[in-house]
Parts: sequence; structure tokens; C-alpha cells
Amino acid sequence: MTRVSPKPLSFSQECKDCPIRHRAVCARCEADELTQLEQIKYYRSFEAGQTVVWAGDKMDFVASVVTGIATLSQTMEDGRRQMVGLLLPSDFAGRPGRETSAYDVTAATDLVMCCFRKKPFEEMMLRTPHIGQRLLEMTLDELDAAREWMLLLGRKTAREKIASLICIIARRDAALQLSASDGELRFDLPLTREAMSEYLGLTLETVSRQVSALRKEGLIVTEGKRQIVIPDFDALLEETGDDSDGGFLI
Amino acid sequence: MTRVSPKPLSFSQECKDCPIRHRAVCARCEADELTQLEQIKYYRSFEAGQTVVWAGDKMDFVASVVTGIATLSQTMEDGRRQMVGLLLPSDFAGRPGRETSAYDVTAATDLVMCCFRKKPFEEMMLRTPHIGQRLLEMTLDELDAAREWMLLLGRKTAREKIASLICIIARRDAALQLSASDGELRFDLPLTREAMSEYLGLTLETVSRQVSALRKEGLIVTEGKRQIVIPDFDALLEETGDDSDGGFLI
DNA sequence: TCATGGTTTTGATCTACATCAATGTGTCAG
DNA sequence: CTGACACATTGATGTAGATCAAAACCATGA
Repeated sequence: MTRVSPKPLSFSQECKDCPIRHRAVCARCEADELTQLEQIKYYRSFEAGQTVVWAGDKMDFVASVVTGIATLSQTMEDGRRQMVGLLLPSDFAGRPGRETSAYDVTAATDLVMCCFRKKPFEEMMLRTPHIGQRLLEMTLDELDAAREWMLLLGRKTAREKIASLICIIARRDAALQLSASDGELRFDLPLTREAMSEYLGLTLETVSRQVSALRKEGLIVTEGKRQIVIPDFDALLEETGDDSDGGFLI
Repeated sequence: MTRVSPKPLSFSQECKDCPIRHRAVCARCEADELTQLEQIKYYRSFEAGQTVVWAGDKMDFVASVVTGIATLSQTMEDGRRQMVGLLLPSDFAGRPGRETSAYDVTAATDLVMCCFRKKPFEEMMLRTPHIGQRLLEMTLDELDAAREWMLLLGRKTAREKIASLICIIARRDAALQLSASDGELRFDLPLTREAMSEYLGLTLETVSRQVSALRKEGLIVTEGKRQIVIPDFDALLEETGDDSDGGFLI
């Protein structure tokens, strides 16, 4: 909940930090709208493990992830938890037109978010249609991702779930940094086994076992703490159960 | 795929048929926009079991359900299927800005859809911001529903899944028809055991067993083919695993 | 250097649900 | 009335993944 002093970022710098979506929200704005956005935005940073908002709590801002990873989760009374959203840099959180957060929002890693107070943001949406249009596109993308996720939760085996998660993160990672060093893929898997289990609807023991299995078979290589190397992406894709083309995952 | 001759419905009649969302898309339009909508819309009807579009097929329209139930499903190569959308009267199908359908769209019951050719619809969205705004609201609602569904798929027991599905249908049914005869709830469960199993990520045998169990315990009463009576809604809610208030399900 | 606490791995056992197989029920055509 | 067909129920058995328990790993700080 540490409210950090606003960083001296210009818009162009900011867009460098969050290359896809946040820029898409901001960069097309006319100059005066842009100025207004500047006036109502602020930055907050969180340490890994901190909670941004609890489900049911008042949430008077919308935000986009600048660096780090945030998660959205639902909890049942008896403590069972299911992750329902994974926000990478440039992803958007918060729903215009709703007072309270429907989910626990948690920092999975150290996290910086760029926040806009909700009221002014909504007013600006009314004045500036393209923001709403862009938000609609992004929401439709998220809905598609959620539906892909539903297939994973409802029908995939533990092994397929793990392979899918790794491929999803690898793909999104590759999309963010232009570094498509084709052949092998190297990236950070910045989730604990527990976070992975909440994503996948498994226990953390099962996650651990299946990751070990994939490693023993050489489909993935783990380097140090959480660095992962995929020697042959297509081979791993085979294990996901998805049809080969991979389609429109974010 | 039977293309039905356009029915002689006025707008007000149409709004009677699809009381919530479809009206929300249309009724606020200015008179001239309304006329344009009238010009580009047409009706199609399908028999139970028919496929509206296959995943990957061209889909050059968006549509809203007038009567009946449609489903969105994903299929894996080996045939495993997961339902990812359940469209009741007034729900919206199709994504502006996408050429092909991402899902199999199927008529779960006899079905009538009100279709708008995509191109003119998109052009009208640009001219008429409130349509886009309404679509954003609807998409956000669907995203919330999808996330609730993810919790169900990832963490609920078979018994909780069945209870949840019945409650969801009962609630949406009650929302459509004003008839809130409180105390007991009576409604149609217009899904086969197989469709239910695709919704819930279970096998149809497990669905059958759990429905029988709920019936034997008196939590639900089945009348005739697919009519269901819930003598005590709150008692059934207890079995869903959700927190009592029930929140924001569509 | 060693204790401390968080995370991960691995093992042994249990169980909810899947799978395979048979039987029952309702509806429609003839 | 009688197959025939689609759908639903019920039973017997198997298994993927959960649960319970212990150990290993790994950073941090005294």
C-alpha cells in the first residue's frame, strides 16, 4: 500500500515502460486530453506478496501495470483460492462503473502500477470515445483469454496445464520484449509454486511434480531460481493439448 | 442455418421479447440510427442441436438471442469439450473487429437470434458512442461471469458445481421474467446432462449422480422432463460454496 | 558458523471423479 | 402395441490428483 512519490516520467518514457496497452490508452489522446491524464494519474508501488486491494474493498482508481506482475484472485469462505487474472506490464485493472473491487488484487512480484482516479477517468472516457473503444478491445481480449483459461481448468490434465502456463508466459514475455531469439526461449517465471497452483486449479505439490517431470524429460530447463529455458518451443506446445496454431492468446 | 423471413416486429415488440440487453443496445438510439438498425438486422432460427457457426468459420454478423439458449464451446483435437459461454435471451454474441468465430456456437434449445451484419454494425458503433459504451458494460459483465465460472471449474466439487449451475440458471430465469414468486422457484432447466457436463467440466455420469443426490436430499424437485422446483433457494445456495450474498452474477 | 523461516521437492496413502458397462425411461413412427 | 432411438440412471472398477508428512534447499541475518 506504499504510495510512492510520483516518478518524473514523461509520457514517452512511460510508454517505453509499458509498450502495448498503456500506450494504446494514452498515446492517441489529443494534447489537451493528454494533459488532463497527466494531472489525474499517479504511481504506486508494492512489494512481492503485498495486497493491492481486497475483494469487496473500495477501489476508487483504475490502473495499468508498469513493471512486475499482479494477480486477481477469488477466495471461498473455506480458503480455497482460484486466480482469475494475471496482469503483466501494460495490462489494465479495475472496472469503470464499479465502486468496489470484485477480486483480491495482489502483487506477485515487486510491482509498479500507474493509477488514474476513477471519477476523472470516467469523465474523460465520455469525452474521448477512443479510450472507451480501446478499453472495449482490451476487455474482449481478456474475455477470450478467460475462455481459453476455462478450457484449461475444465478439461486439461495437470501436465497439460503446466505446459500451457509456461507457454502462455513465454509467449507474452516474448511479445513484450522484442528479443525473439528464435530457437530457444529464455525467460523469467516469476510465480511461486503456490501462485502457479492457484492459476491452474491444482495443489502446489502436483505443480512441483509436473514441473519436475517436464524437466526430467528435457522439455524445459530450469536455470537458477526462476529462470526457465525452453529448448524447443514446439515440442512443449505439443504437451499443452492445444491445436498447433496457438491462435489468439494475448 | 435456416434463414427465416424477417418477422414483422416493431421495435417495441422486439424489446418485449428480449427485455434487457437487446433493448439496451437499441432503445436509446436516436430515431435515424434506429431506422438504420432496422435496415441491417434480420432474424435466424435454429433447431435444438443445430450449430450456428463452427470455431474458425467466417462469422460476418453479431447477434443477440431473442428466444432459446445458445452455447459457446471450445473443442480439443481429441474431442474434449468445454463450454465457455451460455447465452440466454437478450445476451449478445459475436465480436466486433474479428472475422471468424473463436468458438462453436450451438443451439442448446430451439433458438431465434436477431442478427446485424457486422460491417454496418461497426460503422454505426463509430457514429453512435453509446452503443460502444453499452457493449463495454456487457463485455465487462461477461468477463465477471467468466471469472466466477473459472472459480467453479478450478476449485469446486462436483456437488458444488451442480448446485451452482442450478442457482445461476434459476437467478437468470427469475431476472428475465418478473415473476419472482418468492419462497419456491420453478423453472425450466433446458440443458441435457451432456450440456451440463460441458458447462461444469465433469462427465455426464457424474452430473446425473449428483443431480440424483440433490433430489434425494430434497434440495431440488424435478417435475416431468426438465422442469425444476427449488423449494428453498437459500438451502441450495448453501451447497454452492459461494458466500451467501451472491454478488454480481449476471 | 549456525539457526531461522520460507519455498520446493519427494514419498506414501487416500479419494473424488472418470471410465466402462448395463439397464431404465420416455417419445415418436408405424 | 412395439420397436427404435435418444437420453438418463445406476453399478463396478480404475486412476489422476489430493492430502498428509517429511526432508531438502536456500536465503538472510546474528
